[in-house]
Amino acid sequence: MEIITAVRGFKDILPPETDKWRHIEATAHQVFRAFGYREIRVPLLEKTGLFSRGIGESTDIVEKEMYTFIDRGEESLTLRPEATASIIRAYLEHALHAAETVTKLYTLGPMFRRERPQKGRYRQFHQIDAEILGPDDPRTDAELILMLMHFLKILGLPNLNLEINSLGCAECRPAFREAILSFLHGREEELCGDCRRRLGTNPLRVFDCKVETCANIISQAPLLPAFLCEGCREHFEKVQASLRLFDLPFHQNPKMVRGLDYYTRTTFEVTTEFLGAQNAVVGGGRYDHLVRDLGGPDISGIGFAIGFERLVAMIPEGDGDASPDPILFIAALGEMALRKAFFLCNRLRMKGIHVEMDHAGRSLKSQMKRADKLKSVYTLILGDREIQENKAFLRNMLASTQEEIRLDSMEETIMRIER
RNA sequence: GUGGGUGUAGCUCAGUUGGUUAGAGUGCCGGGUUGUGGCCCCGGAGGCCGAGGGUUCAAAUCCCUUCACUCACCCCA
Repeated sequence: MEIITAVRGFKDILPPETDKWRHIEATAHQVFRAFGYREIRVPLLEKTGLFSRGIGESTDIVEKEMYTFIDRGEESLTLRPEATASIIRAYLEHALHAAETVTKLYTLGPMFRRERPQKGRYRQFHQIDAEILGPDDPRTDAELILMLMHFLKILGLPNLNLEINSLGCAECRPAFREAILSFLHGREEELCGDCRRRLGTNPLRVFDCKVETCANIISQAPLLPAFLCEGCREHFEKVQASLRLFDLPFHQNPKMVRGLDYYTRTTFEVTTEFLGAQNAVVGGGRYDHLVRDLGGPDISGIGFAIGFERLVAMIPEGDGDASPDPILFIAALGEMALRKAFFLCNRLRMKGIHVEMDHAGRSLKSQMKRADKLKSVYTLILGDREIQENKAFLRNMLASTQEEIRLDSMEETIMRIER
């Protein structure tokens, strides 16, 4: 019979990989809490409308990459492709905005997009997501970015680039959009097929094109900063000024546009050369009207999403939780010894000590081999013979020495050794 | 959705111009010591050569289909 395999694009995360995951999660909890964020856990499944309204009808995510299905022939539901929309939904549904003027939330967990899998990108992937809802002053932006970079630094990630930009607001962005359109007008023939399509959907994304001719053309185009209104320019300046207070290198990248419709003003991205084509580790930005667009008051927000798998891929091997090597392995010889060993082994475990044994009644040699393989610090050698005499041998596996110990005080001896 | 690459033992991979019972390393199990690990030596188990079809006296090898994995594109964290 054939085994049933995981769904395409869905991955098992096995040990010891899970140690890394726990390490990253623990670090996130610790760092984010210090910056005053509280954890929120939102459902993986939402009404489809939440995302089409939040992310934007014409984005690729909504158009072709969502895991959407009709629930019992009634309602269209979608596995969340990102967390921000859900967080804002919960923020509004529970009227958190009425309870406080600043809400700092984070969450971590799986997201779903129905794309062709490739390196660092699966259909179920994971993100760490943080949002600040309420204030729109530039120090908020700087604080969020600062926390993000601090988090990445603590994880020890190498060669990261922080790029920031301002996309302007409803006042100034349309003018820029028009400028780009008129700049490209008449040159459609020179652009690649994708870019011609982009002209109709999101002309700003021509900046992202990797085709050389497109890149050449767009390099002559006017840039966004020149079109920022006074308010946006000032905001952006202040964000940068706040960042400069810290030892935190960043690059202003006027060509960085983002894929989601809701971003306004500050946007940022953290990239690395380590990950092939999937070079972005984090993306984020300000969304001044998303809360309003989702039916709430006109409250602004800013947030980021970290690609968990990409983080994992960059963390050095062995940089995780302490390895689960046992303190003690009990090698038992004989039926009586096996029974005694089983009892001792589990009693010590209940006291929090990691003890292993083998129940199969193998030779001492093979049990020693197993103890060695498990990297057990000590091995207790316990045969029927020793039980008669109320003793056992405690072997130090590193020093290759062993001593005789009394069996009835064995638990105390082990407890003492363990410290 | 589009294009390229790869599918042989648990894992990493050999396998000549098609030619006997398909190999290595590693891992696993056992032995070399009446009850003592690592190093070393010996033995064993483990493969429908991704699946289906075709060509041929003969297919892991050639052809077609399909599936999976993988890299890239679109897009995105």
